[in-house]
Amino acid sequence: MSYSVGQVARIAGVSVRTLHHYDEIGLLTPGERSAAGYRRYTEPDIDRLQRVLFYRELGFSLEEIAVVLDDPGVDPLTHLRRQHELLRGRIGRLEQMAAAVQRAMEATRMGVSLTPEERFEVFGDFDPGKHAEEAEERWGGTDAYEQSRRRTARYTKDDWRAVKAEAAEVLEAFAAAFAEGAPADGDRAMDVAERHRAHITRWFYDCTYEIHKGLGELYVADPRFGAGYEGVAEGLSGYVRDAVHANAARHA
Amino acid sequence: MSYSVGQVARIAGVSVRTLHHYDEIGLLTPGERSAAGYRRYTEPDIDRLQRVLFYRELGFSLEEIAVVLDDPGVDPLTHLRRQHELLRGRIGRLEQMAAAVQRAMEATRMGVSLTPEERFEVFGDFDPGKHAEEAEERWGGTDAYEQSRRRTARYTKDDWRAVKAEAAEVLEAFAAAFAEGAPADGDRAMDVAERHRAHITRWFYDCTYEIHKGLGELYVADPRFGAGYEGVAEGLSGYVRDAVHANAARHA
DNA sequence: CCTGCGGCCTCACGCCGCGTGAGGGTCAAC
DNA sequence: GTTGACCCTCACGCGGCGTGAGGCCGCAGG
Repeated sequence: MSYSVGQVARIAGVSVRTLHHYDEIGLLTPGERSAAGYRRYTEPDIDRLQRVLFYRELGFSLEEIAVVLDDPGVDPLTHLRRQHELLRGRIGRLEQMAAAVQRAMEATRMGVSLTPEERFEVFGDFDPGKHAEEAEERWGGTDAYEQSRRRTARYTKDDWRAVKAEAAEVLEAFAAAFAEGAPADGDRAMDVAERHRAHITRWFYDCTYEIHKGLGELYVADPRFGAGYEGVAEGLSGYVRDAVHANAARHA
Repeated sequence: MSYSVGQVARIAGVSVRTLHHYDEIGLLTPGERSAAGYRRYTEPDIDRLQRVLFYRELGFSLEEIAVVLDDPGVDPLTHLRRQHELLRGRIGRLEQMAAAVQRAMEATRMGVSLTPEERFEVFGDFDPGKHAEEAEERWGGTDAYEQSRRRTARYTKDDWRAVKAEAAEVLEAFAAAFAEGAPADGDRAMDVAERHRAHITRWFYDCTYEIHKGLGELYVADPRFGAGYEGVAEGLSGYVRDAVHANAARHA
């Protein structure tokens, strides 16, 4: 009623070497050895192996596995429950990813290009769609601020330099389009507006078209915000607002 | 509009070293370098990185990833579709595992102990519950035979030795119980019958209680099958059949 | 202008989880 | 007693990075 390495390997679908390795590091030591020194695995060993492989499949390191398996107070049912939870977690994560991929497919089909951040949201923030939905549902004011604060807190000086450089690029592009008489609701101005939105989304918070329009209003209404534009050319803030609105309408 | 390693690392949630590594092996070479030799990642690079991480997450080796990404005829949408399929596959697998864990929980709660094979079925045969359901639904005759043939085809000589040794143990246990007058519907005989069933399940096919009862009948009806028992003791095959039936009733 | 500091660079060694021999013993079958 | 399938113990190697060491770039502040 005990099994040789080869048999266990075949049953469990692993290599003999793997079993040797687990023996070496003390993760799974066969209960017995034959007179000739052959490893003999007993039922409890098989049981343990199953658990080892399970946790391994879910990405645990062998050391971590040793810890959870040797943790006393190990009621088998507890293990099963834990495994079930872990699986549900992983499934949830993958479903998120699938949803994100689907959104990406739709976006591609519509010809919308994503910002880097949006692309990597596939991998989730552990705090999945829930937060995103909330942020969409609510009027995003304070939430955007919160998000911006969280993100920028971790920026380095180099990041800030990049932010400024990018912002300057956008500003210049607006100024150029304005100076050359490109219409605010033309493709050129709208493209710059889109770059502007991407810039904000990239570095600060998810800037929806709604929020973007709000910002546009702010530039003409509040001199503290509009100064950057008015300082470059008179009437530029109004031009930007119009371009932003046109761009939002284009993507609606 | 290009990013430094550190920025990309932070955006994508990987280490700088990882990006260096991908550059080293040619998996992701930044589109540009600054005058000072600094890596500068462009938008397409970011795009590629996203895909790299995606496939990595799903367990592909970096070399495999290079192959799928450099495969020409690479329409982005095709990638997304492929990713979606892969995700659905993984989700399916995990759901199977979750289901198996749940069954294991029920089994444990009922006090039934599983055979090694049953335990490792968590990891699936790629051909999930479908086959198992069919096998249950149909009258298992030919199906059991098919399963047995598939399994035994891969047995080694050592396995066969183990099979014989185990069968001999069971036979001896039956003979001993019989000789010592243990009743065929008593715990002792029924336990041996259960071991017999486990033996078959372990090495040949899923032996349900129904099938097991059928086998019991076979032992008394067909001398080719009963000979093994009758050769040890006259009337043993009948004893075995009764024990098997009693054991089946016990588990019903 | 120089100094500091954060970020970048290139080696280069190390760790984990095994794969893959090499060299040799064991044991049932013929 | 020979064959062949299986087992053993070293021991080296590989993939995918982590983790310094030692040094260059470049902006800010004094």
